[in-house]
Amino acid sequence: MSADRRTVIAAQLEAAAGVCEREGARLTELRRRVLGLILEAEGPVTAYQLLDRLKETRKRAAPPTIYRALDFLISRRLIHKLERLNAFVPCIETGHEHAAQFLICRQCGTVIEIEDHAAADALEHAAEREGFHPRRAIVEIEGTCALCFHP
Amino acid sequence: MSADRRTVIAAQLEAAAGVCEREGARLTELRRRVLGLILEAEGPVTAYQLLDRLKETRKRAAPPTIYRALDFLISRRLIHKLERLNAFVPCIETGHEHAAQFLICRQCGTVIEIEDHAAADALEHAAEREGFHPRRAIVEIEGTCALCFHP
DNA sequence: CGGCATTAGATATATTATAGCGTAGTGTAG
DNA sequence: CTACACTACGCTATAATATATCTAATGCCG
Repeated sequence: MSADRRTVIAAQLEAAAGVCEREGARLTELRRRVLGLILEAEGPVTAYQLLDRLKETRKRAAPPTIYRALDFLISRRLIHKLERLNAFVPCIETGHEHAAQFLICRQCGTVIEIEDHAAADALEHAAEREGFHPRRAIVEIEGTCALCFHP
Repeated sequence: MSADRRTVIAAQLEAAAGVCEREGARLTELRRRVLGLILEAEGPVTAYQLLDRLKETRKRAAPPTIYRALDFLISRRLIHKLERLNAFVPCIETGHEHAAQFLICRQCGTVIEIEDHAAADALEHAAEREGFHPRRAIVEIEGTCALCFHP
Protein backbone atom coordinates (compact mmCIF):
# COMPACT_ATOMS: atom_id res chain seq x y z
CA MET A 1 0.00 0.00 0.00
CA SER A 2 1.24 3.48 -0.85
CA ALA A 3 2.20 5.94 1.84
CA ASP A 4 -0.48 8.27 0.53
CA ARG A 5 -3.13 5.66 0.93
CA ARG A 6 -2.04 4.90 4.44
CA THR A 7 -2.28 8.59 5.26
CA VAL A 8 -5.79 8.82 3.86
CA ILE A 9 -6.88 5.79 5.85
CA ALA A 10 -5.36 7.17 9.03
CA ALA A 11 -7.31 10.37 8.48
CA GLN A 12 -10.52 8.43 7.89
CA LEU A 13 -9.97 6.51 11.11
CA GLU A 14 -9.45 9.76 12.97
CA ALA A 15 -12.63 11.18 11.47
CA ALA A 16 -14.49 8.05 12.59
CA ALA A 17 -13.05 8.41 16.07
CA GLY A 18 -14.31 12.00 16.12
CA VAL A 19 -17.79 10.97 15.01
CA CYS A 20 -17.98 8.32 17.72
CA GLU A 21 -16.72 10.58 20.43
CA ARG A 22 -19.25 13.27 19.61
CA GLU A 23 -22.01 10.69 19.80
CA GLY A 24 -20.77 9.02 22.97
CA ALA A 25 -20.01 5.78 21.16
CA ARG A 26 -16.85 3.80 21.83
CA LEU A 27 -14.65 3.12 18.84
CA THR A 28 -12.68 0.42 20.62
CA GLU A 29 -9.39 -0.98 19.41
CA LEU A 30 -11.21 -3.94 17.86
CA ARG A 31 -13.80 -1.84 16.08
CA ARG A 32 -11.14 0.55 14.86
CA ARG A 33 -9.11 -2.36 13.54
CA VAL A 34 -12.11 -3.81 11.65
CA LEU A 35 -12.91 -0.40 10.18
CA GLY A 36 -9.27 -0.13 9.16
CA LEU A 37 -9.45 -3.47 7.37
CA ILE A 38 -12.53 -2.34 5.47
CA LEU A 39 -10.87 0.94 4.51
CA GLU A 40 -7.77 -0.91 3.34
CA ALA A 41 -9.72 -3.31 1.15
CA GLU A 42 -9.87 -2.39 -2.50
CA GLY A 43 -13.55 -3.23 -2.75
CA PRO A 44 -16.38 -4.95 -0.93
CA VAL A 45 -15.18 -7.43 1.65
CA THR A 46 -17.11 -10.21 3.33
CA ALA A 47 -17.36 -10.89 7.04
CA TYR A 48 -15.24 -14.01 6.81
CA GLN A 49 -12.58 -12.32 4.71
CA LEU A 50 -12.39 -9.71 7.44
CA LEU A 51 -12.24 -12.43 10.04
CA ASP A 52 -9.28 -14.08 8.32
CA ARG A 53 -7.43 -10.77 8.18
CA LEU A 54 -8.30 -9.91 11.73
CA LYS A 55 -6.98 -13.25 12.92
CA GLU A 56 -3.52 -12.36 11.69
CA THR A 57 -3.21 -9.94 14.57
CA ARG A 58 -5.91 -11.20 16.91
CA LYS A 59 -5.77 -14.93 17.00
CA ARG A 60 -8.81 -15.47 19.15
CA ALA A 61 -11.23 -13.68 16.85
CA ALA A 62 -14.35 -15.70 15.98
CA PRO A 63 -17.40 -14.97 13.83
CA PRO A 64 -19.25 -13.08 16.58
CA THR A 65 -16.19 -10.88 17.01
CA ILE A 66 -16.52 -9.64 13.45
CA TYR A 67 -20.29 -9.49 13.28
CA ARG A 68 -20.51 -7.46 16.45
CA ALA A 69 -17.93 -5.01 15.18
CA LEU A 70 -19.76 -4.77 11.85
CA ASP A 71 -23.08 -4.13 13.60
CA PHE A 72 -21.51 -1.32 15.55
CA LEU A 73 -19.92 0.27 12.49
CA ILE A 74 -23.18 0.08 10.57
CA SER A 75 -25.15 1.58 13.46
CA ARG A 76 -22.69 4.50 13.52
CA ARG A 77 -22.97 4.88 9.73
CA LEU A 78 -19.30 4.25 9.21
CA ILE A 79 -19.82 1.36 6.81
CA HIS A 80 -22.56 -0.05 4.59
CA LYS A 81 -23.62 -3.60 3.97
CA LEU A 82 -24.25 -4.56 0.36
CA GLU A 83 -27.16 -6.97 0.64
CA ARG A 84 -26.66 -8.37 -2.81
CA LEU A 85 -23.06 -9.34 -2.11
CA ASN A 86 -23.19 -9.97 1.62
CA ALA A 87 -20.21 -7.69 1.78
CA PHE A 88 -19.18 -4.45 3.39
CA VAL A 89 -17.76 -1.14 2.19
CA PRO A 90 -16.88 2.12 3.94
CA CYS A 91 -19.36 5.00 3.78
CA ILE A 92 -18.30 7.81 1.52
CA GLU A 93 -19.92 10.26 3.90
CA THR A 94 -18.57 9.08 7.21
CA GLY A 95 -20.86 9.11 10.18
CA HIS A 96 -23.77 11.03 8.66
CA GLU A 97 -27.21 9.96 7.61
CA HIS A 98 -27.24 9.96 3.85
CA ALA A 99 -29.09 8.44 0.95
CA ALA A 100 -26.76 5.76 -0.29
CA GLN A 101 -27.02 4.07 -3.64
CA PHE A 102 -24.60 1.54 -5.05
CA LEU A 103 -23.55 0.69 -8.57
CA ILE A 104 -22.21 -2.86 -8.76
CA CYS A 105 -20.27 -3.86 -11.87
CA ARG A 106 -20.94 -7.46 -12.89
CA GLN A 107 -17.68 -7.66 -14.84
CA CYS A 108 -15.06 -6.38 -12.44
CA GLY A 109 -16.97 -6.34 -9.16
CA THR A 110 -16.23 -2.69 -8.52
CA VAL A 111 -18.77 -0.89 -6.38
CA ILE A 112 -19.38 2.83 -6.66
CA GLU A 113 -21.39 4.62 -4.01
CA ILE A 114 -23.45 7.57 -5.14
CA GLU A 115 -25.88 9.88 -3.42
CA ASP A 116 -28.60 11.00 -5.77
CA HIS A 117 -31.21 13.07 -4.04
CA ALA A 118 -33.62 13.13 -6.97
CA ALA A 119 -33.82 9.34 -6.96
CA ALA A 120 -34.00 9.20 -3.17
CA ASP A 121 -36.84 11.73 -3.17
CA ALA A 122 -38.69 9.89 -5.91
CA LEU A 123 -38.48 6.65 -3.91
CA GLU A 124 -39.61 8.38 -0.76
CA HIS A 125 -42.62 9.84 -2.51
CA ALA A 126 -43.48 6.56 -4.15
CA ALA A 127 -43.45 4.88 -0.75
CA GLU A 128 -45.54 7.60 0.84
CA ARG A 129 -48.14 7.33 -1.87
CA GLU A 130 -48.74 3.82 -0.54
CA GLY A 131 -49.14 5.19 2.96
CA PHE A 132 -45.76 3.74 3.80
CA HIS A 133 -43.31 5.49 6.11
CA PRO A 134 -39.81 4.81 4.81
CA ARG A 135 -36.86 4.64 7.17
CA ARG A 136 -34.10 3.29 5.00
CA ALA A 137 -33.77 2.52 1.31
CA ILE A 138 -31.55 -0.22 -0.02
CA VAL A 139 -30.61 0.62 -3.59
CA GLU A 140 -28.13 -1.58 -5.41
CA ILE A 141 -27.92 -1.29 -9.17
CA GLU A 142 -26.20 -4.06 -11.08
CA GLY A 143 -24.74 -3.45 -14.50
CA THR A 144 -21.51 -2.61 -16.25
CA CYS A 145 -19.16 0.15 -15.16
CA ALA A 146 -17.68 2.66 -17.57
CA LEU A 147 -14.32 0.87 -17.69
CA CYS A 148 -15.78 -2.54 -18.43
CA PHE A 149 -18.26 -1.33 -21.02
CA HIS A 150 -17.34 -2.17 -24.62
CA PRO A 151 -20.38 -1.62 -26.87
CA MET B 1 -57.43 -21.19 2.08
CA SER B 2 -60.58 -19.76 0.54
CA ALA B 3 -62.00 -21.10 -2.70
CA ASP B 4 -61.55 -17.65 -4.23
CA ARG B 5 -57.92 -17.60 -3.37
CA ARG B 6 -57.39 -21.04 -4.82
CA THR B 7 -59.04 -19.88 -8.03
CA VAL B 8 -56.79 -16.84 -8.23
CA ILE B 9 -53.71 -18.96 -7.69
CA ALA B 10 -54.80 -21.45 -10.31
CA ALA B 11 -55.20 -18.58 -12.76
CA GLN B 12 -51.77 -17.24 -11.87
CA LEU B 13 -50.26 -20.65 -12.47
CA GLU B 14 -51.96 -20.84 -15.83
CA ALA B 15 -50.66 -17.39 -16.73
CA ALA B 16 -47.16 -18.52 -15.76
CA ALA B 17 -47.53 -21.61 -17.90
CA GLY B 18 -48.52 -19.38 -20.80
CA VAL B 19 -45.51 -17.11 -20.31
CA CYS B 20 -43.16 -20.09 -20.25
CA GLU B 21 -44.70 -21.71 -23.27
CA ARG B 22 -44.43 -18.52 -25.33
CA GLU B 23 -40.75 -18.29 -24.39
CA GLY B 24 -39.94 -21.92 -24.97
CA ALA B 25 -39.22 -22.51 -21.29
CA ARG B 26 -40.44 -25.58 -19.45
CA LEU B 27 -42.57 -25.01 -16.41
CA THR B 28 -42.11 -28.55 -15.13
CA GLU B 29 -44.25 -30.12 -12.44
CA LEU B 30 -41.60 -29.32 -9.84
CA ARG B 31 -41.24 -25.70 -10.86
CA ARG B 32 -44.97 -25.26 -11.02
CA ARG B 33 -45.30 -26.73 -7.55
CA VAL B 34 -42.67 -24.37 -6.12
CA LEU B 35 -44.32 -21.39 -7.79
CA GLY B 36 -47.62 -22.57 -6.33
CA LEU B 37 -46.11 -22.66 -2.84
CA ILE B 38 -44.85 -19.12 -3.25
CA LEU B 39 -48.23 -17.94 -4.50
CA GLU B 40 -49.97 -19.63 -1.58
CA ALA B 41 -47.70 -18.03 1.00
CA GLU B 42 -49.11 -14.96 2.68
CA GLY B 43 -45.82 -13.12 2.41
CA PRO B 44 -42.14 -13.57 1.69
CA VAL B 45 -41.02 -17.15 2.11
CA THR B 46 -37.47 -18.48 2.46
CA ALA B 47 -35.89 -21.27 0.46
CA TYR B 48 -35.88 -23.65 3.41
CA GLN B 49 -39.49 -22.90 4.29
CA LEU B 50 -40.34 -23.81 0.73
CA LEU B 51 -38.21 -26.91 1.00
CA ASP B 52 -40.10 -28.04 4.10
CA ARG B 53 -43.42 -27.54 2.36
CA LEU B 54 -42.24 -29.20 -0.80
CA LYS B 55 -41.08 -32.23 1.17
CA GLU B 56 -44.63 -32.89 2.27
CA THR B 57 -45.42 -34.04 -1.22
CA ARG B 58 -41.97 -34.77 -2.59
CA LYS B 59 -39.98 -36.53 0.05
CA ARG B 60 -36.70 -36.61 -1.82
CA ALA B 61 -36.44 -32.86 -2.27
CA ALA B 62 -33.13 -31.39 -1.13
CA PRO B 63 -31.73 -27.84 -1.06
CA PRO B 64 -30.58 -27.93 -4.70
CA THR B 65 -34.09 -28.97 -5.70
CA ILE B 66 -35.47 -25.73 -4.37
CA TYR B 67 -32.65 -23.46 -5.39
CA ARG B 68 -32.75 -24.70 -8.97
CA ALA B 69 -36.49 -24.14 -9.16
CA LEU B 70 -36.08 -20.67 -7.67
CA ASP B 71 -33.35 -19.78 -10.16
CA PHE B 72 -35.61 -20.82 -12.99
CA LEU B 73 -38.58 -18.84 -11.69
CA ILE B 74 -36.45 -15.76 -11.20
CA SER B 75 -34.96 -16.05 -14.67
CA ARG B 76 -38.48 -16.18 -16.12
CA ARG B 77 -39.49 -13.16 -13.96
CA LEU B 78 -42.18 -15.13 -12.19
CA ILE B 79 -40.81 -14.39 -8.74
CA HIS B 80 -38.49 -11.92 -7.05
CA LYS B 81 -35.85 -12.45 -4.41
CA LEU B 82 -35.81 -9.95 -1.58
CA GLU B 83 -32.12 -9.60 -0.84
CA ARG B 84 -32.68 -8.03 2.52
CA LEU B 85 -34.78 -10.94 3.73
CA ASN B 86 -33.29 -13.81 1.73
CA ALA B 87 -36.87 -14.57 0.84
CA PHE B 88 -39.03 -14.87 -2.22
CA VAL B 89 -42.30 -13.36 -3.41
CA PRO B 90 -44.33 -13.67 -6.62
CA CYS B 91 -44.02 -10.93 -9.23
CA ILE B 92 -47.02 -8.68 -9.45
CA GLU B 93 -46.46 -8.38 -13.18
CA THR B 94 -45.97 -11.99 -14.11
CA GLY B 95 -43.37 -12.81 -16.68
CA HIS B 96 -42.55 -9.30 -17.87
CA GLU B 97 -39.54 -7.13 -17.38
CA HIS B 98 -40.56 -4.44 -14.95
CA ALA B 99 -39.06 -2.01 -12.50
CA ALA B 100 -39.74 -3.61 -9.16
CA GLN B 101 -39.52 -1.83 -5.85
CA PHE B 102 -40.40 -3.27 -2.48
CA LEU B 103 -41.73 -1.74 0.70
CA ILE B 104 -40.86 -3.88 3.71
CA CYS B 105 -42.69 -3.21 6.96
CA ARG B 106 -40.43 -3.68 9.98
CA GLN B 107 -43.42 -4.19 12.29
CA CYS B 108 -45.55 -6.77 10.53
CA GLY B 109 -43.17 -8.04 7.86
CA THR B 110 -45.59 -7.31 5.05
CA VAL B 111 -44.00 -6.64 1.70
CA ILE B 112 -45.66 -4.47 -0.93
CA GLU B 113 -44.36 -4.45 -4.46
CA ILE B 114 -44.68 -1.22 -6.39
CA GLU B 115 -43.56 -0.08 -9.80
CA ASP B 116 -42.69 3.60 -9.81
CA HIS B 117 -41.32 4.73 -13.12
CA ALA B 118 -40.27 8.16 -11.90
CA ALA B 119 -38.00 6.59 -9.29
CA ALA B 120 -36.74 3.96 -11.70
CA ASP B 121 -35.90 6.62 -14.27
CA ALA B 122 -34.17 8.78 -11.68
CA LEU B 123 -32.02 5.83 -10.64
CA GLU B 124 -31.22 4.97 -14.21
CA HIS B 125 -30.13 8.53 -14.94
CA ALA B 126 -28.08 8.71 -11.78
CA ALA B 127 -26.25 5.56 -12.79
CA GLU B 128 -25.68 6.77 -16.33
CA ARG B 129 -24.24 10.03 -15.09
CA GLU B 130 -21.45 7.89 -13.64
CA GLY B 131 -20.91 6.22 -16.99
CA PHE B 132 -22.55 3.12 -15.56
CA HIS B 133 -24.83 0.89 -17.65
CA PRO B 134 -27.55 -0.42 -15.36
CA ARG B 135 -29.13 -3.80 -15.95
CA ARG B 136 -31.14 -4.38 -12.84
CA ALA B 137 -32.00 -2.29 -9.82
CA ILE B 138 -32.58 -3.77 -6.39
CA VAL B 139 -34.78 -1.39 -4.42
CA GLU B 140 -36.00 -2.43 -0.99
CA ILE B 141 -37.36 0.24 1.30
CA GLU B 142 -37.68 -0.57 4.98
CA GLY B 143 -40.11 1.30 7.15
CA THR B 144 -43.60 1.14 8.58
CA CYS B 145 -46.66 0.27 6.57
CA ALA B 146 -49.88 2.23 6.73
CA LEU B 147 -51.57 -0.30 8.99
CA CYS B 148 -48.74 -0.45 11.51
CA PHE B 149 -48.16 3.28 11.66
CA HIS B 150 -49.38 4.96 14.84
CA PRO B 151 -47.93 8.47 15.06
C1' DC C 1 -34.82 -45.37 -32.33
C1' DG C 2 -30.54 -42.80 -31.00
C1' DG C 3 -28.13 -38.92 -29.54
C1' DC C 4 -28.09 -34.51 -27.24
C1' DA C 5 -29.65 -31.28 -23.92
C1' DT C 6 -32.19 -30.36 -19.96
C1' DT C 7 -33.96 -31.55 -15.60
C1' DA C 8 -33.79 -33.76 -11.32
C1' DG C 9 -31.71 -36.94 -7.59
C1' DA C 10 -28.24 -37.54 -4.22
C1' DT C 11 -24.49 -36.43 -1.27
C1' DA C 12 -21.38 -33.47 0.46
C1' DT C 13 -19.76 -29.16 1.72
C1' DA C 14 -19.22 -24.10 1.55
C1' DT C 15 -20.72 -19.70 3.16
C1' DT C 16 -23.12 -16.51 6.04
C1' DA C 17 -24.95 -15.43 10.56
C1' DT C 18 -26.67 -15.91 15.40
C1' DA C 19 -27.56 -17.89 20.22
C1' DG C 20 -26.15 -18.11 24.79
C1' DC C 21 -23.33 -17.67 28.53
C1' DG C 22 -19.34 -16.26 31.14
C1' DT C 23 -15.66 -12.69 32.19
C1' DA C 24 -13.51 -8.36 32.23
C1' DG C 25 -13.23 -3.63 31.80
C1' DT C 26 -15.51 1.15 32.46
C1' DG C 27 -18.11 4.74 34.25
C1' DT C 28 -20.74 6.43 38.07
C1' DA C 29 -23.89 7.13 42.14
C1' DG C 30 -23.63 6.56 46.71
C1' DC D 1 -13.41 3.68 47.18
C1' DT D 2 -16.68 0.42 46.23
C1' DA D 3 -20.73 -1.69 44.67
C1' DC D 4 -23.53 -1.62 40.79
C1' DA D 5 -25.00 -1.40 36.05
C1' DC D 6 -23.58 -1.59 31.59
C1' DT D 7 -20.99 -2.59 27.62
C1' DA D 8 -17.65 -5.14 25.19
C1' DC D 9 -15.46 -9.22 24.26
C1' DG D 10 -14.19 -14.35 24.51
C1' DC D 11 -15.70 -18.78 23.59
C1' DT D 12 -18.35 -22.65 21.97
C1' DA D 13 -21.84 -24.29 19.52
C1' DT D 14 -25.18 -24.24 16.05
C1' DA D 15 -28.52 -22.21 12.80
C1' DA D 16 -29.57 -20.56 8.28
C1' DT D 17 -28.47 -19.85 3.52
C1' DA D 18 -26.39 -21.55 -0.67
C1' DT D 19 -23.47 -24.21 -3.99
C1' DA D 20 -20.46 -28.03 -6.14
C1' DT D 21 -20.33 -32.27 -8.27
C1' DC D 22 -21.59 -36.43 -10.02
C1' DT D 23 -25.17 -39.55 -11.65
C1' DA D 24 -29.74 -40.84 -13.37
C1' DA D 25 -33.95 -39.86 -15.66
C1' DT D 26 -36.62 -37.35 -18.95
C1' DG D 27 -37.88 -34.99 -22.92
C1' DC D 28 -36.83 -33.30 -27.57
C1' DC D 29 -35.66 -33.67 -32.25
C1' DG D 30 -33.88 -35.54 -36.18
